[in-house]
Amino acid sequence: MTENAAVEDTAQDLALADGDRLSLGVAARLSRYLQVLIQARKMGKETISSQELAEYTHINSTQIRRDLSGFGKFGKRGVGYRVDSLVEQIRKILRSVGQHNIVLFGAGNLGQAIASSDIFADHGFQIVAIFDVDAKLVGKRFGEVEVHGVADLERVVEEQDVVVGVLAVPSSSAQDVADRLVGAGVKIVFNYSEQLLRVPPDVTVHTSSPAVDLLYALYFYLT
Amino acid sequence: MTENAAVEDTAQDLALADGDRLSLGVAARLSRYLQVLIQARKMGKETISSQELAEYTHINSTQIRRDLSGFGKFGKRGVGYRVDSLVEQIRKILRSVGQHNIVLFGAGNLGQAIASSDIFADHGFQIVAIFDVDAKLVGKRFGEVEVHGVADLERVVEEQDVVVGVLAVPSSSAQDVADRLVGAGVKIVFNYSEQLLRVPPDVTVHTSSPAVDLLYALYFYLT
DNA sequence: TAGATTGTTAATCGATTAACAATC
DNA sequence: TAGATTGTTAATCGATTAACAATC
Repeated sequence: MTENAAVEDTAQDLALADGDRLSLGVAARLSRYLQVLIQARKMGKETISSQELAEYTHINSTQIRRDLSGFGKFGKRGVGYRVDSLVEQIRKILRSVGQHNIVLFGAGNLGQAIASSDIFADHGFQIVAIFDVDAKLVGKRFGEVEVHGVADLERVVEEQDVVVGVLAVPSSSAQDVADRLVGAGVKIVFNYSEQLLRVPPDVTVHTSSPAVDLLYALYFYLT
Repeated sequence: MTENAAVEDTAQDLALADGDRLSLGVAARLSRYLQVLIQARKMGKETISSQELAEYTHINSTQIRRDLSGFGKFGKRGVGYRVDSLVEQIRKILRSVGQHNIVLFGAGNLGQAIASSDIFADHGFQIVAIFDVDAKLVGKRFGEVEVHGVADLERVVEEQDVVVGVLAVPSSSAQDVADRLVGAGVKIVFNYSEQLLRVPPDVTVHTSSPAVDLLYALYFYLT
């Protein structure tokens, strides 16, 4: 009995423990399931099978069932998973229940496209302000959000408890803007430029790289 | 001798064989090294160590040296890797030497931002045409590229040997445009909308998902 | 020479997959 | 009942890491 219990206490089970972080891989995969689930919910889908999730995420269906069953019995045999409740469960696991305030820097074409879209709002990220150095843009609204002058940055970040800053500026000014965001207290920088950014160790940079994703896809097409 | 040879013929070595595909993981990591290297080259950097690459990619430095040494001895002990030659080596491995023609669908804010940036050109992807359903936009130029009417799509894809289509359109029209691209012969669809796309099995969809990347980064910030 | 960094080994850990009983 | 799909096992494979000799 005791022996069995010990043997069965695998890494999978450890993911359940409150004090433990998910592994990088599990967290990344859960995030992708969530993306598909939220979109499926929008389309009015009520249940989804691990096989369907596999088609959209390119993750093996056994892997998906395994990931999910590590946290509870969310599915119904012969039926699949309820989209609604699975969204909630994964949100709980990823601690992304509720809203997170973010700021957007850069109100050019890219900034406007981001502000006008649902891509962040659908996942619980609310853009509380756009910043731009161009005084002509200050006061304008894109989507629901107003463009502020750079002088407001520190105040907004503090008052609205902003942890994430999104950079939609040219490569040439990306480092300066990142420094400013970090100075204001932002801990996660999402970089849409190509610039390699230097930040303190307690700050995370994520650089968007569509061309890299394409290279990768192309390799498997060519071979 | 024979025994040793067999034992040493590991998965790592197999990556070298001409006929064999890279594993998904290796191809993904090589693509990321390439992204950093190209940017480092732009900044005038001549050599780079595995440690520096690790800082920018969040990939363990031993893993990087291991990945690279599987294909040859590219580095110099005590010095690092020459940025120039490593770019060329990885391009050879990923078979991304030379140019690839791509088309962009959608000339709104996002499409304009993409067309005006270097993000694709820097990695050897040339945007040969932008398409839009809005007749008022046809004939305009963004970056170096002209906006075409949708009627030209099939001809351009065939004449310019286009394999990749980038979708910068609203979710509501994404599936229709994807169908049209696939019909014209495109094999890789890069989807900037949130729409889940259905495509034939020989076509690959890659959906950009900044919010998912943020969720993931935020999880590790919160824990 | 002294310091730095690669290339490689060896050990561990997590991911992947097929298969199938359980059960809706 | 019959069909579908989960939850789980067991086996394999690839990723990860520390450590260090080789060598620039």
